Amino acid sequence: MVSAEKPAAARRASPGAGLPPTTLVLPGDEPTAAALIAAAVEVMAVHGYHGTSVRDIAAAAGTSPAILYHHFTSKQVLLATMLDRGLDVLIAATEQALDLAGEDPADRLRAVVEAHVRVHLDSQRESLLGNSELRALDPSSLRVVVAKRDVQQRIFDRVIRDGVRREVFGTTYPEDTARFVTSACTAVAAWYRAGGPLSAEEIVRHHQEIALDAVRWRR
Amino acid sequence: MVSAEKPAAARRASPGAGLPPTTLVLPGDEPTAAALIAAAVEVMAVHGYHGTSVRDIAAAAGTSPAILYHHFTSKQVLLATMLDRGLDVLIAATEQALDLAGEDPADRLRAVVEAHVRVHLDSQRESLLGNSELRALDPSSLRVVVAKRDVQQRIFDRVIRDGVRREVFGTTYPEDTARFVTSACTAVAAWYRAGGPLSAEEIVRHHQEIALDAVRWRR
DNA sequence: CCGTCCTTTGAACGAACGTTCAGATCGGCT
DNA sequence: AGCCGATCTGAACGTTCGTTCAAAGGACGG
Repeated sequence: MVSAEKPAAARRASPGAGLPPTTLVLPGDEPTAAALIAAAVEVMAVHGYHGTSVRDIAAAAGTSPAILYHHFTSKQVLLATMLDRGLDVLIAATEQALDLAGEDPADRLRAVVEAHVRVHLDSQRESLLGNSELRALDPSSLRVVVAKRDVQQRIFDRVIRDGVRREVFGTTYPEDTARFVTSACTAVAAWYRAGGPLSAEEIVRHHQEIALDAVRWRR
Repeated sequence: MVSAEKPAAARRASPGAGLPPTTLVLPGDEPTAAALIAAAVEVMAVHGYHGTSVRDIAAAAGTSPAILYHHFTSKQVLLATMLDRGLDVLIAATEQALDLAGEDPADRLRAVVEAHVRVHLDSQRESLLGNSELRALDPSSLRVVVAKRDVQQRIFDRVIRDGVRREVFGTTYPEDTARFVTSACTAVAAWYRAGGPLSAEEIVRHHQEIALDAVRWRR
């Protein structure tokens, strides 16, 4: 061969080049698997699971479609991996925030609201995916993900119920208020746009304040 | 995607037989078009737009796939029709509730919360569809639907801002609180299950109470 | 420099997709 | 009865889907 053309593999950009990092990639992941996850987050968050083809993912990752099946057993498993890891990130962030918070129920509610909102702002695409594609999961993966989602919901339940028991919060319906608050905090991933009128900091603070009002915090 | 094994003889009986009614069907609709819409609501609410094939819709409606193209120019247009009508229903219910409410800001917030929650409970599948499949719309349909969504959001904005101006509500962030409340009220479509521990009436009342707390209603 | 193992590839598979179309069927008018 | 327009159908169109596979490429120890 006379031409200076590099072989196909080298002609390609390195896998995952140009993709933003994602919280769903773990340190142990092989580079190509990480690129596929990051690419799937990007594309699926926009077009959904069924609206995204394996070829779309591979193209966004800068690899070939077939390689997906070397790192994951199916497109379905790739989705399940992402959603599962996403909830691990959310729960870990929330539990860590609670560990750092003190005993005051208002501080504790502020902490979990901040963690929840911040994850949904910082990992907006991952969160959107996790909130809209549960229906695309196979039954056994769905069970796992729903269970983890319940864990997160129960953290809010516990914080609010605890505040009510200590008479710092006055809400009549602790469980409904907990769901009310988590729903609103989850929704930020659906409407937030970077560069909009509100900064992430403002959104976090406002949600903390409104959540405290919703539980009838006795200031 | 979705299996259907109805015998041909039963299919010919009457289109749409066995489907629950939907708010998205208008009086002027031809029966087969109505059956297609009702079927699409049922199947798409579960599997999403891209996860539902034209054959799935036709099977659920008890007709043949080709007939869809006699009543709608494409699967895309069928979706756009449903989402557009769904928002018309929501906005009409909310505006009518406001008309019936008096001058008291608390009553007016109760009214819009009740209307919004009730639509999302009574038309759960239609609402789920409307909240998750905006991304499947073509740009021009999306513009229309987003505009109507903004109309609904502005109704809440206006009610809450009005309450603040009259010093009946004390919230510091009227606009953020409005979004907080609508987000939580929209989310009921995602978690409500008929036959669960809460009746529709209870859910409506609790959401009214929590919303009033969130805006710092001065009782 | 060869052999080995892991990674990656292009090409191909059958199935399912949205859509089209010529013709069957039907109700209503003359 | 005979016709007509609207409604509906089965069969097919070309495309794209998720997935498989034999083989090539690359890194590396011997």
